[in-house]
Amino acid sequence: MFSQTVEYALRAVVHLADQAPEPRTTEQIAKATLVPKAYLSKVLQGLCAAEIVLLKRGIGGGAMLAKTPDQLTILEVVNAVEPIRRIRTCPLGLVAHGVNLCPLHKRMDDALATVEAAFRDTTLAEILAEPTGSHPLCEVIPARKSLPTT
Amino acid sequence: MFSQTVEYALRAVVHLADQAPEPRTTEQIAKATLVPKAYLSKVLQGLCAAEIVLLKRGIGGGAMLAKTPDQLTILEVVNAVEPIRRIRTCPLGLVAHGVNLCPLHKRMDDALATVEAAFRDTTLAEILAEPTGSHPLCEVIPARKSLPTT
DNA sequence: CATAAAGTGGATGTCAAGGTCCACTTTGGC
DNA sequence: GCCAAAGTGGACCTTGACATCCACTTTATG
Repeated sequence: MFSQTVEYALRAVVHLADQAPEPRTTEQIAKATLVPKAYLSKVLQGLCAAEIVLLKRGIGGGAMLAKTPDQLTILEVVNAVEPIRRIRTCPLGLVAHGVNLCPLHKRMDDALATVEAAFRDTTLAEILAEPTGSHPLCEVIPARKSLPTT
Repeated sequence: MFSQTVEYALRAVVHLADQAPEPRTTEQIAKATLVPKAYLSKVLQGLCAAEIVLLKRGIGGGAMLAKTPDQLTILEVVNAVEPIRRIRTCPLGLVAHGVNLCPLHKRMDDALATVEAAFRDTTLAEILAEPTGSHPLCEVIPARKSLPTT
């Protein structure tokens, strides 16, 4: 339902939000999010083009969020990578009703709309703040205080 | 978001429901739903394997629904073709929390759950009954009464 | 029982998504 | 100004989704 690339992009962005405003190198993000480094690099380029993240070259460079976590929604990230394609006109191409979707496609689009809305309502900050037992990326929660930075 | 195959399967099933309980040949369905005939044939085989439709060979054969339209939900059709994959365990494969999803994946799964629920709540009969201006498959609504069975 | 109308199964083709590599460029620090 | 740490761009590979084709099987009917 959600592409692998979307999953990767979200992981990366969540990680960046978690570390904000410090920049993180592609390698660091890759390690933390378990995303293949070379591919992550491409994903980050996409996010950079969409002005979700900033990329800086050279020593001390890396990626960082272009906004603060409370100003960035998951929807923006998803749409930057692989936009949610709402059904706006009849997929059969029948011009008959213009924008009037038939009941089938209306329902499919409603489903998309719901997802879109849920994503638009969720900021990165909210994800970080979640009072859940699990830390954002399913990283093991620091068991006793601190543990070696594996 | 929804694969092309899911779209095709739904169109076919809606068409069959619309014509129920008469069988329709692959060719007839293909014409009505604008799905490539050869591919539709494969899709129908999948639906047949999932016992959504019955396929009958030979003269007078074709496809027909295995249930009545009010007993068949879109979810069943979708799941037969390309199951909605809920996120049940951490996509990073970190066993740390077992079934406890982190906030990010929890939200993604919530979105999937919403879609799943919406689809489970919609029967084919409901789609046909919809008091919308548009006929199920965006076919032009019979303008005056009856029109030639193209 | 021959025939034509159907679906079946499998080989094949095409393309985009996901993923990898590497030579190159940029940049901060000594 | 050199070097090492970073990202960049492009070539390339693999796989699965979508799609087509065709020889074959099943079956209703005259």
